[in-house]
Amino acid sequence: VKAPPLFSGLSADEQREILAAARPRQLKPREWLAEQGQPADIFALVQVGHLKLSQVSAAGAETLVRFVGPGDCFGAIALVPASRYPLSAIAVDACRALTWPRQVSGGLSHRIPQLKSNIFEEITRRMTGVLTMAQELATERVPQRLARALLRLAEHGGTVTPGGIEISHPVTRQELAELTGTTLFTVSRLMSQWETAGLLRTGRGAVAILDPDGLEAAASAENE
Amino acid sequence: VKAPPLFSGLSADEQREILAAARPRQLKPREWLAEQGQPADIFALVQVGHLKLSQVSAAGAETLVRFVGPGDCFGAIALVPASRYPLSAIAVDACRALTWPRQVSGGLSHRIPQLKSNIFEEITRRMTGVLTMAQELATERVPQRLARALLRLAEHGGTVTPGGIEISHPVTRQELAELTGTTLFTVSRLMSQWETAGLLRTGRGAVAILDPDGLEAAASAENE
DNA sequence: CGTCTCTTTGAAACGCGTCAATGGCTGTGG
DNA sequence: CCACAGCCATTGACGCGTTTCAAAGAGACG
Repeated sequence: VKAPPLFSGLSADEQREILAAARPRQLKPREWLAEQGQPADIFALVQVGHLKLSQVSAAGAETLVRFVGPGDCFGAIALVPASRYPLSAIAVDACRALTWPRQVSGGLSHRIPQLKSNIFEEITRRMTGVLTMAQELATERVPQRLARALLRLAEHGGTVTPGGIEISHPVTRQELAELTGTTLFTVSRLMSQWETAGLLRTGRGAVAILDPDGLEAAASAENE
Repeated sequence: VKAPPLFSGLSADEQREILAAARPRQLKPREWLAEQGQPADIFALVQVGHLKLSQVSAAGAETLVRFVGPGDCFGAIALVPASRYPLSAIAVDACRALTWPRQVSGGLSHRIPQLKSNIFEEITRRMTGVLTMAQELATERVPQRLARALLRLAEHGGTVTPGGIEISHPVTRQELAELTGTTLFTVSRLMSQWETAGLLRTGRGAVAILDPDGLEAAASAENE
C-alpha cells in the first residue's frame, strides 16, 4: 500500500497524528457507510475494497457517481458544518476504511493547513471529474459514454493480467447502466457486441478489457 | 448590494483586507474572464452582470455549466497550485467583477482560515449542484430537464415583475440547449408549447415565467 | 435599410428505452 | 450430490422521444 495523495506534503509526525485519530472500520458487501440525506458525520479513507457512491433522485431513479478504491477518500463534505451527504456510499466488496468523525476531521484540518489544502485539491479534482461526466451525458451517445466509463474504471482501479486489464471489483450491467445514464439492456447489447469484436471479455459481474485502443476508437467514433 | 456568502463570518477588518487586495475589472459582453485549459490565474467575485461558464469537449461540443451572477464567486480552483481552468468564463452582459490573482488569493486564504472555509463550503455547494445536474441528465427527459433549468434560473437570478419572474440576463435557446443537453430546436418547440399554455412568456434572448407551479408540474410529470 | 443573429415550424430518420421471454451461473438446502 | 430458487445476463420486436436537416420568419444592430 503506497501513500495516498491525501497525505502528500505532510510530515511523518502529522501523518502519525492523523492516523492516530482515525477509527478503522470493516464493511461487508452491501453494507452502508453513508446514507444520502443524513448528516455528513464522517470523512473516510478506503484502504481495502471498494465503495460505490450512488444517488437516488426524488423520482426514485438511481445514479452511480463513482467507485472509491484503496487510497481514495470520501466525504470531504463532512468538513462543512451542518452539511448532509448528497449521495450514499455502499461497499461493493469486503472493505476496510479509516474514518474520522466530523469533529475530529474538522479539528485536524484546522490544525494542519496542508491537510485542508490536500482535501481541497481532491475536491477540485472530483469536481472536474463530475463536470466531464455531465459533459459526456449531455453531448455523447450511449456507446461512447459506456466505452469511456469502462476505460476510466480500468485506468482507475484496474489490475493488469495476461488476459487484459481486469476491473478489480464486481460490476453488474445494471451498475454500468446507472453510471452511464442508460439501461442494462443497452449495456448488455453493446458489451456482447464488443466481446464478439474481441475488445473485451465479460463474466458475471466481471469485465476485462483486451484492447483499450480499440475501445478508445469506439469511444471517439461518431458512427459505428 | 448585500454581503456575499463568501464573506460570512468575517470581521470588518478581514473584509477590508480582502477588498483592498482585489483588482476590479470591467468586462464587455462576450469578453472572456477565463479560458478552459489555461492556468487558473484568478479567483473572482461578480458584482454586476453575469458570466456564463461553459466547457467544450474534445469532440467540440459545447456545454453550459452555470451562470454566475452578482454575489457569486468563480475560480476556486485558482487556490490549488498549478491548476488549470476546466471551463471558460465569458461575460453575457456588461460585467463588473473583483479579481484576485492566484498568489494573492492563496495568501489571503492562508492568513484567514474562515475565508478558506467559506470557499470550501461554496465548492461543496457547487459540487452537489453539478451532481444533481448529472443526475438529471442521466435519468430525466428533455422537457423535465428544461423546466427545472428554467425554474433554477428564475430562482437563482430572477427578478420579480408584475408580468412574472424574469430571468435577469440574456439567454438564447442555444444556451438553454447547452445547459440541458439537447438541441435548440427541441428547446424552441417546448417553449412555444409552454407559451401557448400560458406558463411563460418569451422574447428574443429573454424569458419570463408566469406560472412556476405549472412549470413545476411539467417538470415532474412522467407523461405529458 | 441591409445584414446578422436568433427563432420558429415541418417532415423524416434513428437511437434507445420499454416490455417480454429465455438462458445461465451461484449459492443453498434437502 | 442434485435440485431449486434467485439473481444476472441475453436477445428480439416494437414504439416513442429527439435529433437531424431544411427553409423561412422576426428582431436587433450598425
